[in-house]
Amino acid sequence: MIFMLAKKYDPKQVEEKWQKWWLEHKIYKFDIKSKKPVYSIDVPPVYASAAHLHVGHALHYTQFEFMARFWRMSGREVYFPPCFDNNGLPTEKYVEEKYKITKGDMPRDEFRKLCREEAAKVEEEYANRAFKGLGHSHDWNLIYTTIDPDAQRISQLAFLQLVKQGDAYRAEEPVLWCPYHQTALAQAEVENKPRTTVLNYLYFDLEDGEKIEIATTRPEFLPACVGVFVHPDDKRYKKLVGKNAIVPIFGQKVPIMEDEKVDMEFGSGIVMICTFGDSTDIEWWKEHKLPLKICITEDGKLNELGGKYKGLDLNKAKERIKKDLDKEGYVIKEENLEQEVGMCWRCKTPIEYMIAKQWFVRTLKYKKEIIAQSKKIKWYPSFYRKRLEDWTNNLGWDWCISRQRPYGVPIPVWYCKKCEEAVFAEEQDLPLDPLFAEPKKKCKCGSDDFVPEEDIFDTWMTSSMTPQIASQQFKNPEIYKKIFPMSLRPQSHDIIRTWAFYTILKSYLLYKEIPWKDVMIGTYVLDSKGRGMHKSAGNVIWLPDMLKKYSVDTLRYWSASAGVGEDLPFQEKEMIRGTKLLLKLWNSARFASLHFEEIKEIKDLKMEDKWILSRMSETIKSYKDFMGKYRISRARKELEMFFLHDFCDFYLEMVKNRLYGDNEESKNAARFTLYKTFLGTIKLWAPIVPHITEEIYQELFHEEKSVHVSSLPEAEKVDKEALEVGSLAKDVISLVRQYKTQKDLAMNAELEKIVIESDSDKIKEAEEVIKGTMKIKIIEYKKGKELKVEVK
RNA sequence: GGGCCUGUGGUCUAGUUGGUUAGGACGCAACCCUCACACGGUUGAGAUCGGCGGUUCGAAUCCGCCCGGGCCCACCA
Repeated sequence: MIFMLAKKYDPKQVEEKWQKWWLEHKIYKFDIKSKKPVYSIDVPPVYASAAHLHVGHALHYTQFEFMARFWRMSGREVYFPPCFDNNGLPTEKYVEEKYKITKGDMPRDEFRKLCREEAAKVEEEYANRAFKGLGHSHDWNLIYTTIDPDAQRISQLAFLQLVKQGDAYRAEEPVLWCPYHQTALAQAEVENKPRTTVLNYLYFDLEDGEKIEIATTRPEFLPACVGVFVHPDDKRYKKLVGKNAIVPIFGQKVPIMEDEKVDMEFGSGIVMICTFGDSTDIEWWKEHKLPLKICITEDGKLNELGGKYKGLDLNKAKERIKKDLDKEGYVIKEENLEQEVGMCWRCKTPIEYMIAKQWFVRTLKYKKEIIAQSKKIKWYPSFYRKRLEDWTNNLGWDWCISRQRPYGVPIPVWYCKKCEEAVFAEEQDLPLDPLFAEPKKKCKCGSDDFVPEEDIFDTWMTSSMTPQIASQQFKNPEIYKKIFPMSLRPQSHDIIRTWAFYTILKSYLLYKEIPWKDVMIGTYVLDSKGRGMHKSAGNVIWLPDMLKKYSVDTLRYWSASAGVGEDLPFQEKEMIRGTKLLLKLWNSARFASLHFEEIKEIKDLKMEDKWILSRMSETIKSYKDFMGKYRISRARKELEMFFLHDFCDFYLEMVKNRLYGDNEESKNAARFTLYKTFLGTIKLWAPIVPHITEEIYQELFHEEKSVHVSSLPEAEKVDKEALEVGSLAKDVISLVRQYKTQKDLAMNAELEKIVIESDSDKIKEAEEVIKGTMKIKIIEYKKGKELKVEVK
């Protein structure tokens, strides 16, 4: 029987064909009734703002898609839902930028609608281009988004439970504030970046006419100054303590106090406290019970406390105040200062501190428990667990979960106008938006006059519930029961302190359970010179550009070269290598197809048959071991070495002689081995390059509906003797090839006689295959330490 | 300042329970259009495994110090 494969491989046509076919035939459908053990993936919901896909995005999502395919072919029922994160700040920012508006420019309803519409558009594009276009094996029936009613319900319900058990609370606290987004932020959303700033040395007058010298980087906070501190051991200033200082320009009298947190070495050794210029200010304000003076507005301008500087944004105000200080002789000197400044991780605006009523989830209380939970999870690579532990240990704030933003999951609570008591929504009414609903009962105080909560949840409040949302906690409890905790959380390292942290926290607080068994940290893709890819640097490699030049399988081949948790510079030559590999697969399939035949019984396998089958078994074993540890690049390497350098370079050349010869028994043994080995190879390649393998499988093999629902080959017993002889045969063939190359001969040129010098008699077992492969008539042997070939 | 990762031929890298002629790919050179493949094949050149010490019969692999790259964290105003 002869099978036909086109002479030339046409990836675009093949890829499109199978992508469509997989969807139509629901090849990747999750079957809840299946008896197989489940492998479930807590897929990272894609940000709706990531409209432009670069190769890093593609790799990130393909990296764990390999695992879905691997486990599916390893006898697991794979749960692999596609999902989108269209909730919260990223979407808002995307919409604001696209339409050049800010949240206040339109009614909340309308803005939300716009967000949802834009998100839907991006989702559509992403689904087609990324998930479907890259051949990802999702069950599309399982799709979810983080703004779905079901997601909102899970998020709100979790909140109510946390309130009930005392782990969520509302308090008026200083919070981290983004003046651009005009909302409170969590510590995890603040990034520190270095910058150079100016340290200003100023005079403060004392009541008795004396002067003191203080150093500050933020003179614009003078109106909020409520005190001055010196170190208790600082002899220079001991006499000042208890006196009052007069703030320049603004004129308020503030007490001079002592505190050990003052650094005597820094600046003048005297520091002013403003509520709030930085986080030390907050500590002092609390410890020393100082008055509160907020001098900035929510959008980062000076308020009425700023007097004549009111309405100026902080940078402008700083300039003007400095100028006036200078004019009035308060400035002593300036110094440049390197400092770290906290910025909003989304918009890079320096954060400020505001005071407002916010909702918090307790984290500080549970540090030990979180770390203990993290140890029950397997981290790949393991050292990233330490990052979570360090972060947890260093936490200084409870998790602020309320955001003063319009788009997101609402906080289901109202407040009594009379007594300010919080009244929560009923569980069965969730999800709900308190803006558009009323509490069902009266307040404890008897009043039925309420104000709805206008804030929404931090986006992580919902994202930390993805194991529940993905596995349909309430929509399909049967599934949830079966797959929670999930098998794998793939994610990148930059959100360990958010997504991983909060998910572990919530899972502990709500269920006393780990959310998943494994965490796989994704690869960070750099440009070819090892720099991060940034639009501003102009070094971004866009996915559509690459897909114009190379096939999807090629891109996937490249993606499989990434190590977990490691950086990977994008090298276009890897794409060329991938193209060549696919070509090799195609051409070897064409060769194999010429010789395929149903072989019923094999009496005698030749030495080279046993050798390649043993090498195959070795390869299967290490491939599976590596895949099981998420070491995809190593698995690929093992497979590639086997396929290219044993199977193609040697085995195929070794058996040509037999396949084209007349010895039927020998021919059948070769056909049998070829069939078995090639089928196994195609299957092992299937998770990595699913399109070309499907095409070859469907053309040449007919065991299952699709190669992707077939089973990976099993490793068999390895014939050590065959491995040794095979390796020797390879070496001799290489030496003969070397001779022919040096003599400018073609590889199929005939040789009369060679003498092999070897320390082992085993080489004689390879005589037949060496003769056949290299067209040699006579072989003689000689004892010698080193393997040598002499041509007569 | 603290923590973590990392440094292998021109380039990207495999190899870190110590013992391999240090493996592969891209690039380079020479040869070969052989019945799957010239978008190919064969062969070759090219690495004192960042540096210096130490442990050991033996180190790319373990230890120490130094140098370089990266990431995370940190309230010095």
